[in-house]
Amino acid sequence: MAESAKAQETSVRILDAAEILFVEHGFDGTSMRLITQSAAVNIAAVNYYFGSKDGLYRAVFERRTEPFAKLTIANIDALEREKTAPGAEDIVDAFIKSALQLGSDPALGGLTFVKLLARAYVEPHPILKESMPRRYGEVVRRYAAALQKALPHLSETEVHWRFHFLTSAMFSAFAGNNVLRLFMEQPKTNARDPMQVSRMLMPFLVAGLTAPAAN
Amino acid sequence: MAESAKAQETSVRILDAAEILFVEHGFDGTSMRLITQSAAVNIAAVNYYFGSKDGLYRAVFERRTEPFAKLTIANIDALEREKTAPGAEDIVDAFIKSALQLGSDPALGGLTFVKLLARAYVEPHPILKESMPRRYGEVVRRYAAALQKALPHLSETEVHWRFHFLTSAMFSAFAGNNVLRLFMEQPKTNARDPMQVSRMLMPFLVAGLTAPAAN
DNA sequence: TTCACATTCAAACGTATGTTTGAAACTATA
DNA sequence: TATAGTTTCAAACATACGTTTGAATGTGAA
Repeated sequence: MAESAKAQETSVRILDAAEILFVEHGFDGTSMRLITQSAAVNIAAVNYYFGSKDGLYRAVFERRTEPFAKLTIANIDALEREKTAPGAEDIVDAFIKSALQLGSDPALGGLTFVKLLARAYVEPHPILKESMPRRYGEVVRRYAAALQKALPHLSETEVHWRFHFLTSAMFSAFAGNNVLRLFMEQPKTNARDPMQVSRMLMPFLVAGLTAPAAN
Repeated sequence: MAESAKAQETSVRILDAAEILFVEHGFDGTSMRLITQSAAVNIAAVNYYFGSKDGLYRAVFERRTEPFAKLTIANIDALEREKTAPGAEDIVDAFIKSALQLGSDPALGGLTFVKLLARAYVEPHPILKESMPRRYGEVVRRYAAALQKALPHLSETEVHWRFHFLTSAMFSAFAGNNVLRLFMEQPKTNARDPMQVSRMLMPFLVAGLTAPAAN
């Protein structure tokens, strides 16, 4: 057992560097040498602390996963404590607020982790297929259940679909993976301020959720 | 000049195999050997026909880009020919119809190309940064302009944001990159039928677009 | 059939990858 | 200061990567 300050510093530097590089270049596009150079540590340090590149990937997520889950659950808890029958707007607000808190707090991972999550949707790694649902399953269930109560005119299936749309739009917007940037030279939506993003998001998502059922 | 049937067959087999593999494993995660084995061609064939792996990536997109752009433009043209003042619902319908046509027509790339586009949002390759906006800029401008007319109560910026949300949700849904799948063991939204997806999408997107302005 | 060209192929190219090694340097306890 | 355990380091490991080569094969026109 060491846990010396210096040892922690090394493994944390690796995690910080890897988190950023995985966002920028993806898992396969990020080499061990790039990570260790960026973190200013010897290349063997990754295997020493995390066993393998896969192990590092897992560790990068595990560091952020629990705090973010706790945050979102705390927000829905607080909402349901304050209001007996929260509406769709309240629930969206609690959900967006969670992402906003995460994005603005570097201690939780900040925007980097939001982007990493957004990338993980599309670029799945076997390592995440089991660990993420285990921890975030509860989060989804809680918000989906609250939405179902607030939107009794919708079937369970339709509520899940709308929650899916909501999550896609929200993470994509916060992560700055501007879909339009791929299609336009100078998109008008390049504001990076998360508060501005959430201000634009709210009316869109609330209206979308509360819309009449399909058909 | 050869353009023999066999030569075409080889380069097309490579394109078909690469398109699928790039969706599954991304650009960096897909090796030349995997592509050529999957296409049942010699490994040197990729460099012979496309110059390099980058050249192949470009070719995979170039084959699909133009037909899809033509399709979406044709749909907005038809709409504006039929209706003098199309509403948000009409415009969303035309946009979704384009993705639906693309997704259901293997000759246009089918769902595979939809997924490839969805992946390209998050995993940008320098090669796409210039070619995509050049061809899709017009598409975005046309739909954004039509939406602006239909939603005069919204600022230009807000229209662009909402179009961005719309596009994120739509592509994510069609591509089947189920965000909730990363978070739940058995999401209730695993229907893969694009028609069913668009039925769920429509009311959500139309309501979101027509919502009152922020603040 | 001949010939010029297009296409295929097995093999090798140099480089980059993730990982391992074993010794050196450091740290904390006695 | 001596010693045991932790951490760092340069170097090398085997393997995989994208690419190139040069000969073999196939193809269509003269």
